[in-house]
Amino acid sequence: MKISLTDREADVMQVLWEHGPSVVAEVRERLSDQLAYTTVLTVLRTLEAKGYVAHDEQGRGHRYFASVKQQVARKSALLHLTNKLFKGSTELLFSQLVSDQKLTPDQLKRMRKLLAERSDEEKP
Amino acid sequence: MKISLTDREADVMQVLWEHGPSVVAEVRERLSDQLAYTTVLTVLRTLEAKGYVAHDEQGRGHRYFASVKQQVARKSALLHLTNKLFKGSTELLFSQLVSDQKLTPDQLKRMRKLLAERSDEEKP
DNA sequence: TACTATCTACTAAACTATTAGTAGATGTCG
DNA sequence: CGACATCTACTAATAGTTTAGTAGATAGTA
Repeated sequence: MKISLTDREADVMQVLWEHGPSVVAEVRERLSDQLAYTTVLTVLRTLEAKGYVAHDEQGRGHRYFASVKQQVARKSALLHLTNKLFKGSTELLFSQLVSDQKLTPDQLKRMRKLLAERSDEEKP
Repeated sequence: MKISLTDREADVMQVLWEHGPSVVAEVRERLSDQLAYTTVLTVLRTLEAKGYVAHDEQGRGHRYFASVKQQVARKSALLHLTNKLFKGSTELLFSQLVSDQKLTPDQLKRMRKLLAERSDEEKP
């Protein structure tokens, strides 16, 4: 599934993924930027129109929740970035990631571990 | 440096990075989508206004070239994606990358190698 | 020299993104 | 019950994105 989130939409989705089903006021509180109540509502409604969010009735209001998995959105965004700036090559992106000077030895160690675990799966 | 490219801008930058300084017609030919000459010109002028592209005079026309490095644009885009969808965690992004089922054993092997090389640098 | 092709600069239309206000419904509390 | 708060739906203004047309300059060609 292809998921395309704008910056602000990503902020809101992040809240829903992290905190689960939320009413507008809760989403609003958890956003780092100070937005009007109606602004948050508009973003949620946009997300719902796009099919990334749904809602249940909650008293007089709505309780919104993500209807797409975070993992799927992440994968989709990575694929898009890979195609747009890395000629569709995951390895090229990976290489850029690894060459980042700001990675600590600890991070590198954990990355090696992740890769080793994945590699093991490849040997049945 | 923070670089933010729209999808179409990324397409054009890709041509300039790959083929070097180009006139409008050359950029146009190398784009996979069929766009009007003036459309390509407009994108180039937008990129120039944003400071990502510059041009020299070439006969009666202009020869455009990237004024930012591809590596810098890639890093900037990765940072942005990391912040928006991966809570600012490179490791989280890395993990998503590695868990992608579509990676071939060969790709994994090359990735391990890249990481090993980088790890060596960490041991002085 | 006059015609034609090519090129830039300007304009513009359609669409998306972002933010927020207003109106009207509904529920709560004194 | 009535005032007040809260909520959704609708509207809207502004800015950015994408695409392309038109006008006018310029240079090559018959």
